[in-house]
Amino acid sequence: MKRGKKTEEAAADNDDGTATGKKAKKTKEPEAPVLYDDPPDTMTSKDGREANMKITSWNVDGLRAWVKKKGLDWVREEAPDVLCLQETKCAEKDLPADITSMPEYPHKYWAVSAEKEGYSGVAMLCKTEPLNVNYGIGKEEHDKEGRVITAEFPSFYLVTTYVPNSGRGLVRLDYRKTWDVDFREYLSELDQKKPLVLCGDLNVAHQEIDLKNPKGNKKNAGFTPDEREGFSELLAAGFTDSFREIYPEQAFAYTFWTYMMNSRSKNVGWRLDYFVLSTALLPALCDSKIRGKAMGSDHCPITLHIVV
Amino acid sequence: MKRGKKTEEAAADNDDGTATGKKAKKTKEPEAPVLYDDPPDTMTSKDGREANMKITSWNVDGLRAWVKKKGLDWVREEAPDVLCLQETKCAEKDLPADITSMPEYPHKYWAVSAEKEGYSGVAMLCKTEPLNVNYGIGKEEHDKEGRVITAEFPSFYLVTTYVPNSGRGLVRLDYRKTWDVDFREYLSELDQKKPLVLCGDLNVAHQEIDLKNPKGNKKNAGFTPDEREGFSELLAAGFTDSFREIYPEQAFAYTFWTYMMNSRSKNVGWRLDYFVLSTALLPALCDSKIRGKAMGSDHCPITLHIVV
DNA sequence: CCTGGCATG
DNA sequence: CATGGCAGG
Repeated sequence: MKRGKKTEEAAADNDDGTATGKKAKKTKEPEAPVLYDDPPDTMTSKDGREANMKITSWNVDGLRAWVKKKGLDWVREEAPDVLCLQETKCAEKDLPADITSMPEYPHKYWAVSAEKEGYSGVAMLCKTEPLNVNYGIGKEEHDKEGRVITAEFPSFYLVTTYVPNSGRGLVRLDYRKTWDVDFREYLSELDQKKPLVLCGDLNVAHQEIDLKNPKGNKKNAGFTPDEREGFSELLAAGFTDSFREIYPEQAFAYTFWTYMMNSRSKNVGWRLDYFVLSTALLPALCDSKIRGKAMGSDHCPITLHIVV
Repeated sequence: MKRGKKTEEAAADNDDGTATGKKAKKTKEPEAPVLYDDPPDTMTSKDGREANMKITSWNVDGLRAWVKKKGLDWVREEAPDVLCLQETKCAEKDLPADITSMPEYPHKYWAVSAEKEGYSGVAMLCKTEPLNVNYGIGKEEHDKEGRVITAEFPSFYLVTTYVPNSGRGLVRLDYRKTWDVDFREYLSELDQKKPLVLCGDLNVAHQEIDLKNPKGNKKNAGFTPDEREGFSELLAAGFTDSFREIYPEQAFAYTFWTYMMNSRSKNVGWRLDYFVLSTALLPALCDSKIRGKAMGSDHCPITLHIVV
């Protein structure tokens, strides 16, 4: 046997890797899963100002299926000022009327993959019209897959992204590394003009605390040293992981669970979705939430409260 | 406009072609659909012998989906001695345990497409073991798609087939014509040894009475002059369409309805599934039934009662 | 284990 | 408008 089948699956599916362990016991005890309960929203900043902007980000894993699964009902409950979606996998002409006609969000922006139909794609829906909106990061090689929308608001930029997955067997890790460099550069330049909020599926769990099974996943997409360092370098460039800022020790807080092996019910997950803030916006931060109960995708939504 | 869109759809989907008519009215009146109610089974032959063999044939359009839709429950009710299935679209290793473990049919035979996975495929399940079983018709070019199983019983051969569809735009009509010739030759040779029963999806509606909209479908797969003549020539070679033999004037009796446009609820269908008998077996024929209420596929099952 | 696309019917 | 296979995750 060249390679254990379980290992293949772990590599393939961002599995927890438990069964891969060399000294795995015959009888695996079904430990009670440690769940995470997001605490109530804090609506004021440290310096006592009231939050006046609510942003939600959700990797919907196929917008059409997500709409069918009543994702928009949850959105209407949550009622964010801006809704950012990733992995829409939908050409503009195929968008369900349920979402294109949503009166709560008169300003809607769609980025789609130019080459592959039904692949990647991000969206931004706004209650108020941004001053400017643009697509991509200004580099040909990165702007063909509908991965970035940037909206300019009076006091900040909002960037939403779906970062390229490094793939099974890390087939696309090299590309990912160039993306990480170029994307960081894009953000740094933007940040020099106005502070920014970056949100979306960054396709990396930063530290061991950010996924259930760090040990088994060091060679898997989303937890390789390269990807983790990429994120560290982003933070070093003057940005902050808002959730970790507020909850520095909170374990078991994930935003993604593979559909396989009942991972979600066992809370075998990854924190892949983030609100990353320019340092200048830290005083404006009120709360960074994980809406772990919202169903409709293999990711859950996250919500940010800020003062703008 | 080169070609009306409706025409494309009719060509594509074996539609009724009504909307294609040049003098189609603006307001299409929703005529009450003429349904067909299969009369009670006749269990004796003309010469007064009791039926002692029951054969059911069903194009299941994907065996796995059909099993999920409880097709086997219907089979257990019907309880034929032999069950013939077409379009199984399933490799032997992927067969659901529900069917492979069925104790009622200890003798099971599977023919699958050698090239394309999940394409074509026929099966035969028998309560009693045939004397011999073989696959294909003995011609390389026709035997790669899992389309024929022949079982030898003491007094007759049972052949089940899934005849090649001529395809949208009749892209495969030429191939179909060579198939028709070679398959007829195969059956004629078999017939010289022992009489035979041929059953399955012959992918042709023989006469205008055999489909709802003959006018609109003369250029569509399943009702071209070539395919119809192919069937006529088969009958001329010494075989009989058992259903038409017993019910010579019965219209609206179909075995297939496209999933599109609610065809089944409107009984806009085609008779594509047949029991064709060697002339020598005509005295043994008791009844040839269409089980139009059985759901689980875009075809319904048909059942033959004979004396063997 | 899910998505969306595709070929096929 | 269904099926199954496929790439992608």
